[in-house]
Amino acid sequence: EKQPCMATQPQKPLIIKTGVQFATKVRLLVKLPEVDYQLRVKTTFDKDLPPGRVSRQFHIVTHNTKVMDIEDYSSGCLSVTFRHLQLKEKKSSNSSTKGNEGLLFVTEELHSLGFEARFTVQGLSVDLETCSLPLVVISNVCQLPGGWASVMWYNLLTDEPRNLAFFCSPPRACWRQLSEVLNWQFSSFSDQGLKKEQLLMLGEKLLGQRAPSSDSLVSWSRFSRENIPGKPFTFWMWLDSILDLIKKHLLTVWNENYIMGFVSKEVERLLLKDRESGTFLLRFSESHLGGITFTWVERSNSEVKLNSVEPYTKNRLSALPFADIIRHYKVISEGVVPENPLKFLYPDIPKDEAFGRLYNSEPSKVYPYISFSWMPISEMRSSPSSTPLSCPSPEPSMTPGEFDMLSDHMCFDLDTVVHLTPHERH
Amino acid sequence: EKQPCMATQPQKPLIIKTGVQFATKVRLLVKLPEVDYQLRVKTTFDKDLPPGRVSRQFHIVTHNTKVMDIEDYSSGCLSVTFRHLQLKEKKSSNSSTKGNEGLLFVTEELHSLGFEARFTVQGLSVDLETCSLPLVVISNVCQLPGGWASVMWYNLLTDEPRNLAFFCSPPRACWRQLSEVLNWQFSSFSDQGLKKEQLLMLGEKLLGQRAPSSDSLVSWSRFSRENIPGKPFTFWMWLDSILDLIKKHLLTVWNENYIMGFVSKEVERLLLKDRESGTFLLRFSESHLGGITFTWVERSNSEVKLNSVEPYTKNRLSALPFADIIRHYKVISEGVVPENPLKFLYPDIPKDEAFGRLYNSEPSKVYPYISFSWMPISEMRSSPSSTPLSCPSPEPSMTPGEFDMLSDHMCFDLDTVVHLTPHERH
DNA sequence: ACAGTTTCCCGTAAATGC
DNA sequence: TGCATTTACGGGAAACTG
Repeated sequence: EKQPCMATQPQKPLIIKTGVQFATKVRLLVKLPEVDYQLRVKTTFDKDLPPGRVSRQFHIVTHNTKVMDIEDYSSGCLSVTFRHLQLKEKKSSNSSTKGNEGLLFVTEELHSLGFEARFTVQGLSVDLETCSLPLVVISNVCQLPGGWASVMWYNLLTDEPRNLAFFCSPPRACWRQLSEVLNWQFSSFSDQGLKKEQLLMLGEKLLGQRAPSSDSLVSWSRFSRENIPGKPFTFWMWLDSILDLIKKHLLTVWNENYIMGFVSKEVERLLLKDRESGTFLLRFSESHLGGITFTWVERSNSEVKLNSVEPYTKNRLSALPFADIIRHYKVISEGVVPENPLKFLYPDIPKDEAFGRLYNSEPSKVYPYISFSWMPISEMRSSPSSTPLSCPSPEPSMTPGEFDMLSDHMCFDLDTVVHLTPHERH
Repeated sequence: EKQPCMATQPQKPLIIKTGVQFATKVRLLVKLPEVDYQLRVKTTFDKDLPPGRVSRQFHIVTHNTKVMDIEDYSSGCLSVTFRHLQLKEKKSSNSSTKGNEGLLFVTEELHSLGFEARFTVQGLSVDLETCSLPLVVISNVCQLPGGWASVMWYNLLTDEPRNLAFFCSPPRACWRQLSEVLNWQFSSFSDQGLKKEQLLMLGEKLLGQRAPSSDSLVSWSRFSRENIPGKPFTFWMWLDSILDLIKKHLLTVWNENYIMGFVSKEVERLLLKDRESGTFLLRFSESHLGGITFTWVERSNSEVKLNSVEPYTKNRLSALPFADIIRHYKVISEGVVPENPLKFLYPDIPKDEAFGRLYNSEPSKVYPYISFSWMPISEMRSSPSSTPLSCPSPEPSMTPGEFDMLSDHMCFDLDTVVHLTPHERH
């Protein structure tokens, strides 16, 4: 006779990578009478799974039994923490056992850790048993975003502790709930969640309609299975790549709420077109994963033009932090003085006032060498009618007059020597 | 009775990393009479090693027996190739068995793979046995340079096939032999070995004397155990970091023989001081691992000044290839026009003539964005008498006599291409 | 405390499988 | 063949260990 008298706490990770250690903890819910024997708990993986439920089978390759300990002496509560557990796939050449084959992604396949123990009192054996919340098993970190999507969707849409078939027919989420979860993705690690305008843009992107209502339904497929129309990635892959970029390269700027980020090109145009020349905003690339760009408005005569720089990805941002790129960015046009076109952060904050505190001003002193840094530049032909991208040699010949002009504009404040520390990896 | 009738060829790798697959091949030297049974070969690791010889013990965690195959039907020659072999350390809590402890680095500890087979003809059993050349076992790629140093020293200084105690008292190398090996390190993967002037600089660095003779002796310790005076790395660590930099970021420039590379600051001054303003040369940093810098001469009035930029390491070179850095490098001084100070590659080759073919001229076309690139810049105060950050001269002073002496010695011939026997390293 | 060494594991690339 | 998934392992960092 089996009794669910133990509990697992949904320990991180809910996503387990094969070959990587994880830990979990089990606690005994009933208080046992004083016992003089050891209560040994055994961990199993996917033990009672009906056949054909999963396409892959795993087993625990590390020690999987451990004796319970008194966790809290006042209550006498027993618990055990398994550390250094590790999973490996069982290679079954027999593919007929693969039930989900072709139907689910591996990140949609739910598994579970089981825990069993038996204790004997006065000749009476009692079997205790419990299991974890559903788990996703991956083999490479590149599958993590997919795994998180599944965990999010599961937590959002069911209270069942163990519905391993959840992704066989995943329910839809209403936009009210989903937007709240998306907001958490940002507010959980930073000072800023998503503003309603940002959420609106995400909702439109996801639902493909102008104004999602609270009750609009988003399918799992739309969220994390099918690609965004015309793009080689799903909505969630795109959003997660941005979360990653923020965490690793944009945290300070994001925390200051300087990244509008999620804004469609239409809205961007509306916002900028009546603004002063040199007004710019920061938004994430919709066409590339994990990219951020700035768009500035340029007014000449009666004409209004918006320019966006090629998005910066993590590789480029590790050469120079984003705030410093904004600080020193120069546009070099034929016959025109190199100039930083970024003057006011939308709506009208002078650039240095906004970003001043975020600049890396410390020069690395590598005596006796002359210190070095990168100047972020773009080159444009001055005539917009010519091919904008057959970018000529980045060092066009200049007349002496142009040099003088350049000189005026590229005059750095030499008392505060700009110096950019090489960005730390990882 | 054991007979050495099998042979191993010293297969790559001579350095084995635990947990990483390697392969090896054994060939039977005697021609066996037609046999109708399988000849099974077993691979062992450090089997007959006298106790106390090594501080670490390893075992093969993968399949270690395999049946011999006919390699060449005309000769009937038998051979077997073991693939996917993998090593793991045996953790012996008993540290008394550790003989070399504290005496040798792990990269100086030599091991060997053994191979055994038994075949029976008409009731007569014959045991066959052989073993590999000495092997170095490492646990992380950061130990590879140390491993290569050991392999080089062993190959250079002994013909014994299996002297596992070699590093208990490693012999010295004479400079003539050693410089040839160093040359191979470069010529084996590139079009350029080391010129005699470059080797001279290395010899001086290694021997700490002005002019090493062919018979000067270099100790193993000097080569790969003790740090270069005042530096936190050994001679070989330094040189290997440069080899790595060339392979990954400088191959085209190195192949063109445009990197003088190994040139002391004293010689650098001699070479540049009488040259036209804007003449520059490329050399490797002596103070940082895996760095390259350029030094240019600047003449104003009667004053000659040499400037060196902070060395570029692999991280920076992955933002922009070196040739493009040279192409676009700008110095920005107060009140002076930003200018590329690099005009002539020493002795007098116009920069673009030398590097033109190596420039990356293709702009990335990321419609509809404005393309972007890095401009490599340095900022200097215009007054050389101000703080050290301005532009100090990296060289110690020398007497005019010394300059002249060296000057005669040190003229690089940029037309001569030295070509030496390639020596495989991987 | 510390230096040498190993372990851990992300992230890219290649291999594998379906 | 193409795509999903796993394997391989370099490289940086943390953990380990005498």
